[in-house]
Amino acid sequence: MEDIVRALGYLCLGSRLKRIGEQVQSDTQRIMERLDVPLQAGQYPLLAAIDRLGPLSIGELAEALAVTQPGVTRAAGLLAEAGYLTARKEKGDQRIRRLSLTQEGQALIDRSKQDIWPAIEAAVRDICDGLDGSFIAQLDRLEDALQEKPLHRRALENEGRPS
Amino acid sequence: MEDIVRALGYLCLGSRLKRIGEQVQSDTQRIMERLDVPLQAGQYPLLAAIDRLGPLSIGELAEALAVTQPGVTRAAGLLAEAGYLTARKEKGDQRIRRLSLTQEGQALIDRSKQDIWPAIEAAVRDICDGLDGSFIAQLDRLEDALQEKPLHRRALENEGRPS
DNA sequence: CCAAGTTATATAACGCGTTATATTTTTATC
DNA sequence: GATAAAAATATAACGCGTTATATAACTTGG
Repeated sequence: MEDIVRALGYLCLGSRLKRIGEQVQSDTQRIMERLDVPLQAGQYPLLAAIDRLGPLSIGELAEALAVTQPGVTRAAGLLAEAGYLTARKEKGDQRIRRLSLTQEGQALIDRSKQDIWPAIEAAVRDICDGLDGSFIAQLDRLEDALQEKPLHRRALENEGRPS
Repeated sequence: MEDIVRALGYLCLGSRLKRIGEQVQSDTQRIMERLDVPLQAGQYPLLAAIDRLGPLSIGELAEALAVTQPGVTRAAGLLAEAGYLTARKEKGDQRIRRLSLTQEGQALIDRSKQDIWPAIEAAVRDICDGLDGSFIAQLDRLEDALQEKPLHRRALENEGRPS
C-alpha cells in the first residue's frame, strides 16, 4: 500500500519528521535495553546537558534543550525520583531549583560515555553517513534504511568492533 | 545558551527529528488557522489518504499512514464526530468499518487542494529547497531557517502570488 | 457444525510534548 | 517599605503517538 505521508512530500513534512523521530527513538530504546540502561531514550539529553554545562536550573535546561519549561519540570522530577538528579534551592534566589547529577547519575553518564553513546552514535552514523541529495530524498532513504535494518541491528553487528 | 540536542548530533537524532517535526506542525497549524481550516494539521494525512485511495478501513489507513491502528481509530473517531468522515460496516465482513468522506469532508478537501495545500507546500518548499550537504547539516540549516522566518510568515508573504 | 484460532477494531493506560494558568519569590516603584 | 509587576517553577488539561489487551466477527479443521 502506498505510503501517503511520504507521497504527500512537502505537505506532510511535520508528520513525517515526527514519525521518523519516533522510529529512531524506539530503535535507540532497544539498544539501551540491550545494554541495560535504565532510562528512556528521551531522558539522555537532559542528563547530558547537565554533564556538559554543569548544574542548571529548570529554565536553563528548557532553553538548552529547546523544549518548554513544564516538560523539563516533569522530566527532571522523574529523573530525581529515579535517583539520577537532585535539586537544591539556589542560595540568594529561592525560586530557582538547581539540578545536579547525583553520584549515581554521574556514574551512569560515565558508563554512557564509554560504552553506550558510542554504540548509539555508530549505529546512527552508519545509517546517516551514506545519505545525499535533497532533503526529501534523504528522508526517503533514511526511512528505507531504518526499515531494512533498524538501528538496534546495526548496533548489534557493530559490537566488539569499536571505531 | 548552547543547544544541547544539536550539539550532541547523531546521539540525539530521534529527539531532534521529533522536535523539528513538532515545530513544522505548529507553524503549519498557524497557516491553517489563518485560512480558517477547522482541523489539526495532523488530521490532514488521514483525509488525504481517503481522498487519494478511496474509502479505506481502519487497518488500511494505519498501513497507508504507517501509524498504529489505535491511533487511527481515535483520529477517525474525531473526524467522524466533526462531520468529515462516515463509517459503515462492510457488507460481507462486519468487522470492517470502511471510512468515507462526507460531503462536508469532500468539500474541505476540494478547498484544500485549491487554496490550502498549495500555500503550505510553497512555504515548506521555500524552506527546504535551498538545503544541501550532509543530513545533519541540512537539519541545522532547516532549524535555523525555521527560527529566522517561520513557515507561517513565509506563507503570508507568498499570498497573492501563487506559483 | 462447532471449538479453536485468526483478524479487525476498540479500549485502557501511558509517554512526552504542548498551552494555559496558579503559586511563590524577587524586583521595582512610589 | 507596601504594593504592583516580573520571573521561576508547578500544576492541570490536552494532543497525539505508543503498547497491551479486550471484544466481536470471521475462518478453519476435526
